[in-house]
Amino acid sequence: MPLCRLAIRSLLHSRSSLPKSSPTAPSQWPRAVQSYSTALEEGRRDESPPLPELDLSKVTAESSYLDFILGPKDGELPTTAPDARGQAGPGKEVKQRKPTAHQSSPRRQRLSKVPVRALQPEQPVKKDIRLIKSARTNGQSAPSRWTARKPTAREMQRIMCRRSANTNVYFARAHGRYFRTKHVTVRSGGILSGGFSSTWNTQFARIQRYYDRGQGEYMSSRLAPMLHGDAAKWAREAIADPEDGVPMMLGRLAGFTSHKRYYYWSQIALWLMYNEPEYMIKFLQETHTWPYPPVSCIDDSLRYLAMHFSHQKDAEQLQALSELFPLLADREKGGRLHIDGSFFRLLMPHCSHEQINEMYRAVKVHHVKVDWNTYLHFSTHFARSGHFEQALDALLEAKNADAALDSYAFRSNCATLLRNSIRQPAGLRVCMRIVDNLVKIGVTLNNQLCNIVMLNAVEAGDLKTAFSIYSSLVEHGLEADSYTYAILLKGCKSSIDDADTLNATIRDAIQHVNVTGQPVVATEILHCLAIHHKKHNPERAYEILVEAFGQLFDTNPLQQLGLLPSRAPGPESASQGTMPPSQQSMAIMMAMFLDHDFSRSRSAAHPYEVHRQFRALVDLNAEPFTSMIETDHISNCFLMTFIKTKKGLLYAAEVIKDMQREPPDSKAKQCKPTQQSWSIFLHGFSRHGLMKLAEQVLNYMRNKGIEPNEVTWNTLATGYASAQDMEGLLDVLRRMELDSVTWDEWTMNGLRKFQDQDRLRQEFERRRKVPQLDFTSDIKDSLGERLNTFGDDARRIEQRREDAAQGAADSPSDLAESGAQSYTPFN
DNA sequence: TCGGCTATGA
Repeated sequence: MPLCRLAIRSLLHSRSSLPKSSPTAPSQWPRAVQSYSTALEEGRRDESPPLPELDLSKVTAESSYLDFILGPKDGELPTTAPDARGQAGPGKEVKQRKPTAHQSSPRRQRLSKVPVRALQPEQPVKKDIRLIKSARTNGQSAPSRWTARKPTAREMQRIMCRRSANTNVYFARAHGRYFRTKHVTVRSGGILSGGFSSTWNTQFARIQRYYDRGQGEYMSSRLAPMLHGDAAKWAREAIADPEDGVPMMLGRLAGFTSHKRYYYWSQIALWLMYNEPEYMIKFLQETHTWPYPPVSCIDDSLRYLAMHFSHQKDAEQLQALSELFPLLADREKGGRLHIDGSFFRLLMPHCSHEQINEMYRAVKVHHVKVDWNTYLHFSTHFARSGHFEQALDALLEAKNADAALDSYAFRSNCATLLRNSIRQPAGLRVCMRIVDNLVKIGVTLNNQLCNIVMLNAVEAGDLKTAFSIYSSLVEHGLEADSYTYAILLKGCKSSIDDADTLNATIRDAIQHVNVTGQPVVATEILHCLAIHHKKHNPERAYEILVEAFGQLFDTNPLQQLGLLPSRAPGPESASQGTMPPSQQSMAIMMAMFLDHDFSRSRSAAHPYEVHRQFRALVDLNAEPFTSMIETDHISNCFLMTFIKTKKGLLYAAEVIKDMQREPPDSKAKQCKPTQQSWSIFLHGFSRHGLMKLAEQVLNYMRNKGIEPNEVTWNTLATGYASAQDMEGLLDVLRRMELDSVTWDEWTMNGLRKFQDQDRLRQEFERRRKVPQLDFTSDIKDSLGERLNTFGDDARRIEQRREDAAQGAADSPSDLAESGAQSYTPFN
């Protein structure tokens, strides 16, 4: 009984009882979405006025991002920068702040003296950054550094902060405007204040604004920081003098007391970031001495520089930044850096593995505060670059940093790690070891992770393992999904003779997933049937395939192409598939049809007619045909069919021609002939002994920027060998050597086609006596000499190429031989 | 984070 009948029968009986694949249930949503919706509900319960609605339509190029976020009614927010005149003399601020920090007066009094001030003297002092009281109040005097924590939702309402859409950034109201701050600072001891941070934050927000991506758009402008005149002057002076600039600046800074020094440090830093970011790296490096600049300023600066340089696509500076980071992270007792994930995410693509590794080491050694997501970024990098020990290490760090093991991000990382492990030598064993480690950490293997391990096993050719994972997956109550079956079916292809396994797998797939709604699984079934029956049942293979196809997919496209036998549909056609066929399944059917022996059946369309029809449908923008031209698959199928006969070479040339021109009004982009396409085309000429034309094809493909590969070369060599053209054969072998293509099994078999093996051997002997022919000698030494030795040959090759090229233009005799009158395959 | 179609031969 034909294999597909069995399978398809069971499909018919079980279809109604198939479990419907349920749409994504809310419980399966990523955690972030869940917490977001929880937050929304909390927000609703809150009595406080609702946040302004976000209306994308109101965003225009002119309107400021902040105004948009906050709504115009939220305050008389000027769209222009506040008057620089109004900016308070920052020096005064420091003076005012000082007593506040050290007073132990009651809280109320302290609050009133918070040194964030109105800028215009005529305006009443606003309560600019309202202070949050930390939950933890102890009586200790204020320590000298700031700590930060996120405010609660309620606190956020109170201080009128707004959280930006996608970053841990708050908007604090100050100076009558909203400004971006990295965090609302909560000082240890329960004292809260803007103080130093306020100045920094406000000014930093002005330069940072441009890179603040909310709603996926960059803000239209950034604002110059408003700085103390001296600071800007010094910075300018320092830059103007590359030799003594930095020592001069350092000397000036050193002359101040610590408060003032930090103040000027921050002013210079802001100026540099705005005007000379490249210089800022140097500045950070040079000022990294005890007592260190404030941690939060370093955090901000690093983040700003990373964003700036990545926006400028300045890889060099990004690398410099990555080398600066380990230095800055080492602060002894100067507080730990707190870096968010975006810093590393922006840097990593431009850094070498060593640089990334150094950053990772710095994070670990100097206890830089990072989110567990950051560890996952590192882990992903290590996994992709094949450093599995480190990848696992980073994964472990993430876990220690309280990563949720069942979160999407964590699992995704495990998946990357597992999937990439197969690219290692002995990949499957590496993969299994990683599985062991993950389980030890406490990760539970879910469906997806099992699928990946199965896929790895399949790719390693270990079907036994793949199937045993499958059965234990079922035993453990996990549900095999469409991926699982697609992977298993892919495995079946490597032992396609095993009809029992194939049959059982198809049956299982039909039973457990709705194959009529899963194009990939359906395509895999189709492909398995195609390979199996082509081998074991060649006469009826196409017929069987048509039947299977009809039960899975909509057969209209097949009819449009003229691929269906004209006989009336049988009684079984009651169970027609309705899925629009995928390009892959169409390609399978078309390849199968084209592979069919047509000499017997008169009713079937000629491959050339199918091709014509196909192109016509493409021109009509009919799917799935149109999107099929975006890859070379189907064109290559046609090519392979056409080159079988000498006459078909004309058709093949037509295919190549079609591939090189863009069809009119097509929605899809035509794929140009690839290395593979050209190789097939070349094979067409070489197999029919038309070596001159084959050489032409080689010329043409190279002119189009496609270089031959070992398949192309072997094809050419086999062609010359079959044509008993020793001269040509040796010539190809020499060109292969120049191209550093090594001989393989195909080359050897090709050479056997040359009948006069003795002569060939003699020729090899003769050439072997030339010492430079020795392949094993040091390439560096021999290459130049080899080129000299083959100078004559190289010249002959050139001559031959020219001949071939000329042949294209003015020797139609070869072309006439293939039946062409006006032979212009190339554009 | 996981899955589908194409090339050289006896």
